[in-house]
Amino acid sequence: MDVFQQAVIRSVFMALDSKPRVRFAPSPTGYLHVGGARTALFNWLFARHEGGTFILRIEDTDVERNRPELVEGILQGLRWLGVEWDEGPYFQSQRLESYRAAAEKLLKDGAAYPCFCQAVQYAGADAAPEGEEGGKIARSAPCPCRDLTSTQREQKIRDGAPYAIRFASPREGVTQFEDAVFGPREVQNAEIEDFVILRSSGLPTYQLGAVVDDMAMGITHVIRGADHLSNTPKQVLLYRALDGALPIFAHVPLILGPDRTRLSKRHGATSVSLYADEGFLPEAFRNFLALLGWSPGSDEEFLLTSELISRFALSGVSRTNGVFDRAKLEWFNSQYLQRLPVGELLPYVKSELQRSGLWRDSWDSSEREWFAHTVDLLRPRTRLLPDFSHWARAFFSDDFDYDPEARGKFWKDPKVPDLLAKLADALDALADWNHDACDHALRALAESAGVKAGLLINATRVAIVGRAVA
RNA sequence: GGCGAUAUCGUCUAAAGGUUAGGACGGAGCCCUCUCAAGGCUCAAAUCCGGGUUCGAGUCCCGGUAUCGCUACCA
Repeated sequence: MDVFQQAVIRSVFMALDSKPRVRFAPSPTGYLHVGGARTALFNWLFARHEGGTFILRIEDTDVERNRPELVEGILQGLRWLGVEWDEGPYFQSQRLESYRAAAEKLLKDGAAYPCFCQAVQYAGADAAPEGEEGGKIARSAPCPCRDLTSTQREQKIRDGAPYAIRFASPREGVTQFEDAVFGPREVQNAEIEDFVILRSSGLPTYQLGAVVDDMAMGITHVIRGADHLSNTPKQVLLYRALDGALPIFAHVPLILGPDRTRLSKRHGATSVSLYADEGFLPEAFRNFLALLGWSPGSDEEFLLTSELISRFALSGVSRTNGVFDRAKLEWFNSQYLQRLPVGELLPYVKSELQRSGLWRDSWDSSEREWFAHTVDLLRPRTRLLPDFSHWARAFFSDDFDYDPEARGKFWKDPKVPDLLAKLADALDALADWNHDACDHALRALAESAGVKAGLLINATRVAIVGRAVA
């Protein structure tokens, strides 16, 4: 029994277990971008909702573009997002023999053939060839190798000619499948070209690698970006040729930039890690991402992870591409900054203050309560984590001569250092830590110094500060 | 060029053929307030266009348009 046959048996065995098995399969050609993160999130939410298994697989079969060092960044991005995998990561580069075995089987069955043509360089999406009469020529001619006799093939192989393996798509008939999001699909087989499944280097292409692995790993639901919708008929053909049971496909719409083109580097921040660095909370990012292309069917939008899990269903996934709206993401973040139990927020504030060098260990021990109260007081006015070390800096630092941008008349007022120094004491003395009580304390303090109290809270809002100094 | 998909406020979306087409972000305004936020209230803002089917269409069908995707020995 070869590796491929083992895989088939394994997939049949796994299909007996009714729990869904899903996977996220990024390729390490870049960082984890928001589109990939959303796909991963949907897979994860689905798995958690169904009590299934979420598998991580690294599709690293493109030696040219592959950057192994990027894998760790992708894993970190997923961890930050809170999307933890149950199996893997598996690496396709370590499973090469099973793809080769599958290709051999297809070759033997006559479902595939060796192609001795020169590999054509991808010319770009707009490379419409020009015909003599205004460009009406088919873009690529069918590969002639399909019609070679077996003696001709053997001869070429004996001569040492390099070859790729192409799938021999049926020339007639239709291929059908059901998509959980887009509904029933049907394409003419004549539209499906003889695509390469194994490169002349012996490495598999995406189509083969994905199908062989999804079969071997017992994947029951293939949830991925809608850019793969058009490729799915090819994969259905492969499943059939390999005697594999078809999974349920679910294609999720793409995420676009503000100009409605596919989100890419030129749209600025597309890497998940950038949002982590900017000071977004993972919970907020998750909530935002979940609602981009999925709706619970009701008006609720503030959904904690546990609610997302219990309400997630493929039937709520949209078919329309969506624009990534940063303003709404920021709104979600400010909501989570305010509504999260303060205890859950403190670790994030701590690491933010550590990052900016303001952290003091006593806030974790003897002054723990003071720290919690101060954060609680400050948080309605924050939008991003770094706000705690910028405009709220006066609450955590004795050094008032900081951020040059933040300097205004207020900071040049000789009364200020003394005032701020008294602030912690005043807040400390409060019996009741509600917002009103803090306001009262601030006002009393400010009045005695002849300064408007709002200034203290608005530490770095220069314009207001400037006009309001008594 | 070929094939396919999609189409509701600027954006994310709701409305299992029957609602004054709802909510949220963003925008405008008011309230609260010694500031800035948060919070509360109000306003502006959409069914791509054209034909059908139906008593009745955002919803079903057909055409057009636009957008996106695939059309690589990328994934």
